[in-house]
Amino acid sequence: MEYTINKLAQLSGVTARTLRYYDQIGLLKPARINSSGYRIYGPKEVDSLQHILFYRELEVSLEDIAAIINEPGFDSTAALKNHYKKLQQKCTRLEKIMATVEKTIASQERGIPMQNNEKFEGLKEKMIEENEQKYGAEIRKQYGDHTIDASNTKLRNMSPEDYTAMNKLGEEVLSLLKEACTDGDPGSVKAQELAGKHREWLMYSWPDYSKEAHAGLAEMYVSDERFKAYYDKEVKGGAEFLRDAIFIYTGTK
Amino acid sequence: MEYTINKLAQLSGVTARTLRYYDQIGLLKPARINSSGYRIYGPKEVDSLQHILFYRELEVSLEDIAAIINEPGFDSTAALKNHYKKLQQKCTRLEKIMATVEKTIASQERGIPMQNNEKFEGLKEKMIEENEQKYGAEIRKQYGDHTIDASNTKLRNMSPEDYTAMNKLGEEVLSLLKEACTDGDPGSVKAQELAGKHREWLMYSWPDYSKEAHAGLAEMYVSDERFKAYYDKEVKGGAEFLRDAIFIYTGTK
DNA sequence: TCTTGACCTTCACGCTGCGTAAACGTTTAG
DNA sequence: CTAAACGTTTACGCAGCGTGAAGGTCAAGA
Repeated sequence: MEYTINKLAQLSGVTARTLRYYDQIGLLKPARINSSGYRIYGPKEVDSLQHILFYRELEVSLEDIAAIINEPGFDSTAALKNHYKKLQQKCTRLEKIMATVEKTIASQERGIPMQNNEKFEGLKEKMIEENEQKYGAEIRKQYGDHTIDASNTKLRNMSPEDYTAMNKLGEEVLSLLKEACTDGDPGSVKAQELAGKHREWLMYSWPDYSKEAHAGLAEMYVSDERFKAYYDKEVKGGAEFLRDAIFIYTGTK
Repeated sequence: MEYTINKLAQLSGVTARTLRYYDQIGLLKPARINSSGYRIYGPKEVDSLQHILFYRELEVSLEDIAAIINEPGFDSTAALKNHYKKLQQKCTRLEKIMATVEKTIASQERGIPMQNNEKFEGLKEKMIEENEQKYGAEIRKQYGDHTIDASNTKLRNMSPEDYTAMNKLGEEVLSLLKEACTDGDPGSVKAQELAGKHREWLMYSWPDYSKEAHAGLAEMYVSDERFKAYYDKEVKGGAEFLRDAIFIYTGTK
């Protein structure tokens, strides 16, 4: 099945302008351009657009979406399962807001008093969830994936080739850390290469990557004793150095 | 209870910048400014902010929110009941998307084939809901409110003063229509005054106003036989004229 | 064959809802 | 008395498109 831009727009519910924009920023390129310059989309692009829209539904920025789905180790099934969870959370949040609306109605109709902080229950959760839960629980989960039961993860949904590639990357990260750390400058070319490799390494087990989560994990490399010990035993001050390099890499304050 | 800007920000979960912006565009002015120029918010503003955030949750533009809550006939309880419904719809939509995610997982894991249009179920509904349901079912409901059981509506949640004021406005609309229609120019000053009055009249029974819904209703004034008959019997071509005037008023193509 | 209308293209400017930084005054706690 | 925390205005920046304008392409009917 091949689609011109408006056909795909109609199928998916977005506008043609949106598809052109996605092409422009490199998020979704058409399968080919025909002799008159028309964009032609194939089945692969349809599936890709579906994934994009799922991420967009979860308010992931287009830049991050591009980074996620273009990464070589991208596991679409794992991502879908993650979507499901996130959508459930969104639903729960909406239900909380609905409860707040109901309470507010009751307070207006029957004069039941309402505390000021009750008035924003559910509405506030966005901030809280985005920070604490996204960079708390999730990273803690990733922590588990990477260290404690890394062997478990590999067995679950990674091909043997990917697994060896990931291990190789992990070793590269460590050796790069040793080299770069002696210079002492986390902004150096070598240190930034280190941060890049670290990101690549993460992508193998992270269903979605974001700068914020990356920086959040880096923060934990110093604050969590177990992490700190792991990187510090490789080279003195390794954890701090890696964190600072990642902060610069991700553009964190 | 009085709040400085950061206190209110913390209470409600928005940033201080957001509150300043809302002040700037006239959406939410502080109760007063103290001697050092600080913004001081009171209990009224807290409630107002809550309403604003409910509307924002439903993706209503800030401009429209301002128009809605500043309108004299604004019935906050009716609005809250409307929010509840809309939030339920949002939840339903999320559940549809979750079902689509599940289907996609199944098609990937167990090779169950999936039609291309199935892949966007739920994701598309946004457009459809915004158009058909918002300007279809809702307007149809308003139709009922205004014509068939207008007497019922008044008894439910309108004060007698408001009701008489609304009726007076309704008569003004009709007489203005007669006057303006003879000129034949829906862009004339008189015709635009007519459209403005018509909007005011609507506001009495609409929990929320938007240009799009107004234009959608105008469309129906011509396409729906019963509406057309009502306005045409007042003056020949009245329905078309009113529609065109409203289209110009709302800036519809 | 010609034309009409639907569809495609590339600029390019505009909009909303803030984030973010700069430069500066005010209040409060130690 | 001073530093930190909090407040102010001004102003530029950004994502994710909407919305023309100005023009090429294609299918169908006259």
